[in-house]
Amino acid sequence: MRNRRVILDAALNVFSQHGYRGATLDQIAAEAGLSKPNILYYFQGKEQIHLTLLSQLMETWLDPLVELDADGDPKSEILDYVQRKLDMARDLPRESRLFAGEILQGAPRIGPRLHSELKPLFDQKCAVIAGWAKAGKIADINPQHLIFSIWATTQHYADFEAQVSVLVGEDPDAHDTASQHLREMFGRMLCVKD
Amino acid sequence: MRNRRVILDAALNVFSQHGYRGATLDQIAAEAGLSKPNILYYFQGKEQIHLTLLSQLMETWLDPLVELDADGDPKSEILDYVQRKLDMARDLPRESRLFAGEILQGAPRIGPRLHSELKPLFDQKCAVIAGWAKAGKIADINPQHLIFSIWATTQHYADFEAQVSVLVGEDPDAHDTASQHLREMFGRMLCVKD
DNA sequence: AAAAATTTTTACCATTTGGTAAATCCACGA
DNA sequence: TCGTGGATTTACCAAATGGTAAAAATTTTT
Repeated sequence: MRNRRVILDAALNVFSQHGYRGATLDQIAAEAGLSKPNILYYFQGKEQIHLTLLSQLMETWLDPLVELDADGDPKSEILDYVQRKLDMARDLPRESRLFAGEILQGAPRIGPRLHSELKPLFDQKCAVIAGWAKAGKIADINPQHLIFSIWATTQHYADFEAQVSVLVGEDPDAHDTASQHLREMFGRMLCVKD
Repeated sequence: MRNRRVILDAALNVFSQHGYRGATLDQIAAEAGLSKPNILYYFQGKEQIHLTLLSQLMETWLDPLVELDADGDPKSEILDYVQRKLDMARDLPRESRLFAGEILQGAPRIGPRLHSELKPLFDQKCAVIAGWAKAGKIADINPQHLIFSIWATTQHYADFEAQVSVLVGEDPDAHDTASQHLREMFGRMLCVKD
């Protein structure tokens, strides 16, 4: 069904902008160009739409981290991961904000999936990074907090866009500037000293 | 009036947890132990309560950056700023989330104050940092994005606490670990090479 | 103690919102 | 052409929600 996708796209607009409770079915319906009951023909209810979006998002969201390859060159693997996350913040800002809003409110709907999907992947990749550190291929940093820092800095550009745009204006190559900055920062972070 | 503070504290709980639209006056009233009309005796409406919170928060929020001293030692000034922001995320997580929620939704209510209060301060401190960089006292980094990175990484621990706690568990000295990590990261970032 | 001012409660109200029932429309095969 | 099944709309509804009017209670002032 094509209308399902239309509805999900409209819902993504509305949910990412107003949050779960702030979004109304009427808004979503208007955005989708459909009537409210027609939307409820395709989805059981508001919560199911939201949950569907979050579920689909989960895969996309984890993908860049999945690609982090234990057998690749440590430093460029991490820097490439940073780049992928930053690109994603640029290309999928609505998704980023939807996710941020959910976590901000205590992950009431996606909490279980953080345990079942995110955590195992996170632990696995932390182990990979810890291995690199132990082998002396990168600096001896805390893998968990390194990943947090990558998430925080990259998603910041999508989630806090309203603030960023006030402070730096509408720079056409803001993305490249940010990319360069993060490359520099995490590059230095990973360099083995001495 | 003492009740004003009670109401604002209750509202901070509710708004930070559910967002503006997700919060109801009934919830705030229950949390404050007052009746709904009684709350509307002290505040003109829901929006005014929210706006009052954001206004008061603005000062607190900008304070750590105000303290960044152009005449101090560059590196320790910045590292101390990171520490102050991180401490604030620990001590005032509700405020951090309230602010994050507002920005996430496009700063519909605090937007003007970002221009009038945050931007001038931001520009001023960017100039200070740029001066340090030009004088060779710290590495030649982009001040704007440095500050963004500091905000993002420190506030991450408050705003995404639901995710962090899933991934690292309930570590009693998680704060110190995070502090150490950020010190390391930004310390390396600022080191003048060669 | 009486009057005045402030605070709190009771009883509402209009609107919004998520959701439903049932009628209607529309393609398409028999 | 008629029927059939999916898609869409019309007309609702009950609950929740932000807010108000006015009375009652309480405190303060005279």
